[in-house]
Formats: sequence, C-alpha cells, structure tokens
Amino acid sequence: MGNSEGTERTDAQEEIMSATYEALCEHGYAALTVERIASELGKSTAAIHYHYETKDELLVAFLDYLLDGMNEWIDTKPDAEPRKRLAGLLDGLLPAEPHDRQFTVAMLEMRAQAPYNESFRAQFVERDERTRELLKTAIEDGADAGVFDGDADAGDAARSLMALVDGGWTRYVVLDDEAALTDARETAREYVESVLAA
Amino acid sequence: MGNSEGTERTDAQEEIMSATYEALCEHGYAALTVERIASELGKSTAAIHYHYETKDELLVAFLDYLLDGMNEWIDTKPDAEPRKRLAGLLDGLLPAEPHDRQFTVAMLEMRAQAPYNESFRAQFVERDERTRELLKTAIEDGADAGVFDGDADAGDAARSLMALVDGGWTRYVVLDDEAALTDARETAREYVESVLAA
DNA sequence: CCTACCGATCGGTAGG
DNA sequence: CCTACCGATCGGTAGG
Repeated sequence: MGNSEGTERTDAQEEIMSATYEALCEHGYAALTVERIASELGKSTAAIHYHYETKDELLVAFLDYLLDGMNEWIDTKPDAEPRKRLAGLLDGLLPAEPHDRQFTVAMLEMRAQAPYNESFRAQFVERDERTRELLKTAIEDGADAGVFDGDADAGDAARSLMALVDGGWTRYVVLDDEAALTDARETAREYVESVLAA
Repeated sequence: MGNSEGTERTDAQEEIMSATYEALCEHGYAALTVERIASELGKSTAAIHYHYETKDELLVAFLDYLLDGMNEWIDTKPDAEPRKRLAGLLDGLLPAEPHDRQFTVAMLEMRAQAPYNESFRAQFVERDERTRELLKTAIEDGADAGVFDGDADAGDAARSLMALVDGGWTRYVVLDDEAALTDARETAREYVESVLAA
C-alpha cells in the first residue's frame, strides 16, 4: 500500500529520510549502509535503529517517502485540453533535463530489488498504476473530444507509453545515454500521433 | 570491448562460469558471493581465486560469457523478407515465454550496476549497438523494398524499438507483470505498422 | 540518543 | 587446488 497520503513522520524521522537520500545519491543503493546514513545524519547508527528497528524497515519507509515526494509535479495541467495534457504528462515522465543522475541510478537499483522485497514491489506497482491511470484518463478524454481514436483501448495505450517511459529511464542509466529520455519522449509523441490520433 | 568472438576459456573456467550462473539465478546478484559460487562449483573459494584474482574480474568475465551465449538466437532468419525479419527479431527480443525469470531478474540487477562498473557498461553498450544494428538493417532493407517509409530514420526507429524492448523487460521484472513482454511486443508491432509502414 | 561491542559474513591470501 | 585463516565491514544490541 504505502499510505500514499498522510504518512506521519516526526522531525527526527524526516531528518533520517533526508540523510538516507543523501547517502543513497553519494554511494548508490548497493553500498548504502546504516553507517553511511548515520554519517550523513551526523549521529550514531544506534540513533537510526532507535527510530527504525531494521535496515529493511528504514528502506521501506524511505521508498514511501520518495514516492510521496514525487506525487506533486505529476498532476500539473489537469484542466488543459487532452492532447496538451497528455503531452504535459509525457514531458513530466520523460523530462528534458533529469534532476539528479545519481538519484536516477540508485532508483534503478531499488527497482531491481523489487523481486526480493515485496514492500518495494507493491510500492512500485502502486505508483505505476496511478501514473497509468493519469495517462489513460487523458487518452479517454481525448477520445471523447474526438482528437484520439475512440476504438483504441486507452488502458493498453497507457501501458504502451509506460513501457517507453521505463525503457527510456533504463537506457539512460544503463547505457549512460544522455539522449535516451529525449528519444523515448519523441517515440511516445510519434506513437500518440500515429497510433492514437483520430 | 568484451572480445565478442573468441574468448578462450579453459574447462575449469567454463565450469566456474556455469557455477556462477547457477548461483546467480539461485541467490540474485546482490547476494552473489564467491562462497556461493564455490559451493555450486563443489570446490573451495580459493579454487576460484586461483582462476580469477578478484571477484570483479570474475564478474566481468561472467558477463562476457553471458552475452556471448546470447548471440546465437539473435541472427535467426537472416534471409527472410524485411518485414518478417523485423518481426522475428522483435519476437526474439521480447519472447512469448521468457526462459528463466530468476535469470532475468538478476540481469536487471547487473544492468543497474553499469554506472558503477565501466566494464559492465561497455559490454551492455556493445550489445545494445549490435542489436540496434540488426534492427536498423532490417528497417533499411524494408525501406529499400518499399514496405517501410523511406523518409524515416532507420537508426532512430531502431532506438525507439529498443526503448520498448528495455521497457518491457524492466516492467516484467519490477512489476512482476507476466504480460509486460507481450504488451511491449504488441506496441512494437503497432509502431512498425503505424509509424514505419510505407 | 551515545559508547562500546558482538556475531556473522565478506573477499582474499599464506603455505602447502 | 585445499585448509586455515586474516582484516574489514556489516547490521544490530546492551547498558546507560
């Protein structure tokens, strides 16, 4: 689940989440240790275990913290016309200048751990579902407005676009290809115009 | 580089590679230790360090071994007509029934380590380039034959298809979505028919 | 929330 | 290629 809305966090917990983020970006997920988080926090490892019993519990809370923080930008332009709204969503999902490469790299590491951590997987699935729903709604509204093909399955189209989004990020990280996000965005655009357009 | 063709391996080295594969599938990349490989091999860890000085050296050799082994299926149907050849390539890249999920999971873990291991990255880049070249050639031949749009950039189209391929696999692993590969294949098909078709 | 520490595990090596 | 072992590092805890 991941308690999408009101995850209560004390100030101390908030500081630990922030320190975890810094340590993650600096060392990557594989080298992320309680010691390094504590160092970033400026306290002892015991201080962390006081708030989170195990490292796994901390990491699950951390992923929740991360995905919470990502839910703000995504609801931009909810009132724009469907075609523009869909384009805006894709621009947000495949940004022209990604914020922090280190972070993106670490995110793929965390994603790759999903098969070994059911809580991780559940959170990534939930986030995927929510994102796909936004795409689907924009596509459906576009079909209602006559700009997209009404016979196309909006849910399937949303899945197709998400495959391009995930592929773009994977290639950006694995191949260290700066253009991978731009390429994926352009392909998504072609897909919308050629497959989806009425 | 990765010595794509004639990587010489002794029998002992071949056995270590095979044992590494088994240990990788069983425990995943993050939990892949020299000890576990040795256990799968039925020998001591010193036996492994006799053939590979460091764990990293072993892993680089192992990735080379893996990608070597993947270069066989991919050249199927080199003589078919372009449209069929492209479809065959995509079927190979996004198979209906992937062989071993555990292995696929571990491969994403290894891909996610590319930013921390230049040898890994170089091997993934090389493999990507080779695969894209196959797609590009099929698309170009299709354009020459008049079945694909001659104005489309074949290299760009190949990149687009690779984003779908990588996205499909990432989603298959991260979301544990059995249909992710089929969905990506279908989207690739739509892309070929709607964007690429003459 | 700290100091001090434990048991487990890791990659790697000496000596044969 | 084995036995035996080392130094480093890990997550976690006792006791305050």
